[in-house]
Amino acid sequence: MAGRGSYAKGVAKREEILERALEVIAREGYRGASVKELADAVGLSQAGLLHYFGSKEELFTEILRKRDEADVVAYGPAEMSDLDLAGFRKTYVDVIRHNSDVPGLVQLFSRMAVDAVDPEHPAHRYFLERGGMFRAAFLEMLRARQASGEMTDRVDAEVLARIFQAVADGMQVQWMLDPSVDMAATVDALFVALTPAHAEPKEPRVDAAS
Amino acid sequence: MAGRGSYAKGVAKREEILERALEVIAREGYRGASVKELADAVGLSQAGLLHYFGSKEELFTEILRKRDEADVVAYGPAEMSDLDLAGFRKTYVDVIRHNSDVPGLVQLFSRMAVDAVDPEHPAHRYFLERGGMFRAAFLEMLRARQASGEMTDRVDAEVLARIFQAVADGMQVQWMLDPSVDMAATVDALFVALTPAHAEPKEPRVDAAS
DNA sequence: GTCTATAACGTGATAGAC
DNA sequence: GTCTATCACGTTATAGAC
Repeated sequence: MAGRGSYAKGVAKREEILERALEVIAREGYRGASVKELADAVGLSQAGLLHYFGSKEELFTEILRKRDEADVVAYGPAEMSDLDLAGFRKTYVDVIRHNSDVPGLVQLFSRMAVDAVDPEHPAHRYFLERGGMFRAAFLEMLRARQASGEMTDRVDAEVLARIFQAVADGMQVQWMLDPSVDMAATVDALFVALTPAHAEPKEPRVDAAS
Repeated sequence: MAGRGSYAKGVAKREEILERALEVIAREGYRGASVKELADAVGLSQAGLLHYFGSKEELFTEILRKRDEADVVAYGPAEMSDLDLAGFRKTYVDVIRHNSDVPGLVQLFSRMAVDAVDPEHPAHRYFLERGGMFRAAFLEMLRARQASGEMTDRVDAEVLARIFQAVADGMQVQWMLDPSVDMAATVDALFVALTPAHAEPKEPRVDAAS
């Protein structure tokens, strides 16, 4: 695992920087943050910080990766493997609800998603892969639930997965624009809206949430 | 209508600039465009362009407004007033399909939407108002269709309207990241997915579209 | 109303000392 | 590995001539 001593230490420092950056952005927000700002926040000079990451864009891409990692740790691989509809749904909505507590990260994510549209952007691959994994996780669950009749089968599961992804991303923007909007409740409502009328007849009706 | 001659002319010139800017961005794309770039494209100096719009941000906000105006002209107030589900749906999906032909505008819109999250941003109000109008148009239609049984009533119409908006915005990002994604088909599928099973039994099933 | 010229600034990146 | 110092650049905005 460890190469030369200095190598392992450098990696550890990188991780430490990313964790600290995550905290800072989550707490203090991301307002088009510059490398300098972030360097100050993590207690390094601008040059010192860029020593570990080749460029600004790569640095912020790594921050997003680290954040995903932290979310997996916090909410478990449950989201990935829980094929029970109620369990999957609850875990997923919990993750989204948690996002309300870290506006800076939501802002960073949304901003980067738009920037990374350029195929040359260092985060381009990250977003392609992340989107693919997001939809793969949903796909598995959706197929099983379509088979059991708990999810509409009027639309192919692949398309439904894209819709879930779009709602998650789109609701983040709506929430940032107007923080009184309840992202989690709206995403939760999507599960209800896609449940066939004959399934789970006890499901309460969802009313306006914002 | 016309005040002093110079005033009316100034307004006319403004409109001309915006129309030209719209063409240029639609055709040549928007890659974080600077005022200078756009000034060159519309045949003015940077200072000349900023003479008509106070600042860069106000300029781009006006471009978005002009674009909405052009869309209303092209697709009519039909979208707003057509309470027939099939008609509304077709018009709306046509607008989205048209977006595939103007990637630069989609990019500008998405970028601005994230920037405008800041309450101080000149486009903040624009996005609040536009979102409100979008949802108001859907709300009217959704309520009518819920009453007629053509749209699920398991979720409140206001929440459904937010979901439609989120899917439109979110699919734009997915499409920009991977242009092989079919935004229009996915949005269209959302209408199908939210149709109760007992309504319109002839509706064909929607398969993977990307 | 439109231009040229430039101010004033912030940025990311790099060179080089330690 | 980390710093200081600085470079080289692009940006928006503005002043002032015409």
